[in-house]
Amino acid sequence: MTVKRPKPIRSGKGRVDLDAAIYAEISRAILHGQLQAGTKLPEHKLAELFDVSRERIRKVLHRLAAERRLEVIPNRGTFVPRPSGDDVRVIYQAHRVFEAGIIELLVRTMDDSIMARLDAHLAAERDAARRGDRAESVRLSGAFHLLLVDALGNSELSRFSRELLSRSSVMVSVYEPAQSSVCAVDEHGALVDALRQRDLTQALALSREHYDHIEQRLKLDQAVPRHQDFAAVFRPVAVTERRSRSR
Amino acid sequence: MTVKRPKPIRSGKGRVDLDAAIYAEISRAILHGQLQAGTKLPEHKLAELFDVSRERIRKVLHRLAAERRLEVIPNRGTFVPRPSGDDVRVIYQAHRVFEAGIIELLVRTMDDSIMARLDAHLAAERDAARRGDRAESVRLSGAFHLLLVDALGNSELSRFSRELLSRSSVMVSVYEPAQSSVCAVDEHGALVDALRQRDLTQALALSREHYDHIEQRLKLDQAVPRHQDFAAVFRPVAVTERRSRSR
DNA sequence: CACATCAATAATGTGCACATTTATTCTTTG
DNA sequence: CAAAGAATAAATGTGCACATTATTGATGTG
Repeated sequence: MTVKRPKPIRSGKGRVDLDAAIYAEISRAILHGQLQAGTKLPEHKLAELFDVSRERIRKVLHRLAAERRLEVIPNRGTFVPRPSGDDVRVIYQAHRVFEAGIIELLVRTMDDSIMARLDAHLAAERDAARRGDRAESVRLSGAFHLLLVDALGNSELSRFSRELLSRSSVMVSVYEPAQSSVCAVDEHGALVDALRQRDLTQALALSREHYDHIEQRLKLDQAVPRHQDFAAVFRPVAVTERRSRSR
Repeated sequence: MTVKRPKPIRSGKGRVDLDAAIYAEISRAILHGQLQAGTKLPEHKLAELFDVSRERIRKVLHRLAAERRLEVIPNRGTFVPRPSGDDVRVIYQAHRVFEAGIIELLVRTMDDSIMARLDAHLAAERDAARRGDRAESVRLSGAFHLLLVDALGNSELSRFSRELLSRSSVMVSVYEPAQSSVCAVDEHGALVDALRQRDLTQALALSREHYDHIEQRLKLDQAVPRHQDFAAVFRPVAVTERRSRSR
């Protein structure tokens, strides 16, 4: 009955957005390859960074772990997964199988509006490549495959595609040599051409070979992951309210 | 040396298994269609049922929600999802797209050992159908599609396949009339035949039509979900230790 | 000096108390 | 009597204290 605690901040509604914002921020950092594989994400440090309680961070980290974006080792902590050679094989095979299914449907159901979006995206990719903007090229290269699946308008397929892309992004940042481009724009262009002609066999082959190329390149050099100061890669989350700083 | 820790009573290792056991038990109940759509799963009741703390239940429920197996409505509770007609469309399209990709790879990489397992499974399905064991038929029918994806030996693909199956299981238990069989064994047999002959076009068509049939049948009758006493469907989880009953 | 042991420290895991929100019942009033 | 509102009850959300486990560093021993 007696109030022991100083008055807590009210309005529990903003908290949901807070969870989502932190989740999105960490996801973004992983997807953009800003978090090196093997990096530990200590709950206390993250709580301080985002200025929230540790339990809130815990919840987000465990959710990311359930989606295989992070790895929780009991009593040890949460880490950015350090993909093994076998992980690379599994993820890229999943990419190939998955995109094969997408292409099989796209070839049958595609319309002009989808093709227009793909063409526009190819133009953006070529532009980034011409400017030599590697970060943007990497981002657009992944976005190309998301564009394919999003064209189907199926939230389940889009969600799984994003999980896969999130995992392969870490692999790229680990293994990929810095100077090479991730996805050759030409290969994306050829795939779009095959789709336009509704050539299933050709489109399947191109997609398969495309992922083969990426996987092959990854396995060429085995970079050694270093330790990392992760604090610099996170951007402040936009929240309506902050946690009280009572200590 | 003085004993600093007076009570090394419980090992922390059992807790992980406990989480997994509860997670598996709720997952099983959903997959087997024992939990009616719309059923609320109150944290306090579940905690009492499994004889664990409420926070432990919360963690499991939120994990299941992250996988879309359950639905958490903030400040309201956790529910077995009540799929809309649009959800049915999305899930079964995902099934079709996904299995198309699997088939495209299976046709190229399948070997005798895989075919033998598929044949054995078909025999089991026919046997269950002959015996009129509907529950077993439903279970085997779902297991058939898992067998296809598991044949690829890819954990990512298997995981996603199970998530999809979990969601469609709820839909079947909601919409499906009790007397009809879920998957015609004949359709599974025809698909296996096409795989054996490595006939990609035929296998793709059969798989697609198969899911079309299931989805079509679901939409025929719109059953009204009733409330349910969920306690009866859970089996006790096998744990090495129980929580103290101090009250 | 290498190595094992053990204390000290830091990080993760968990139950609990309490706040907050939602649902229900009861009361009041036009 | 019905409907609105207030009081009550019940369920979910959250921060915190403390237990447990891992890591680090110190220390002694062969």
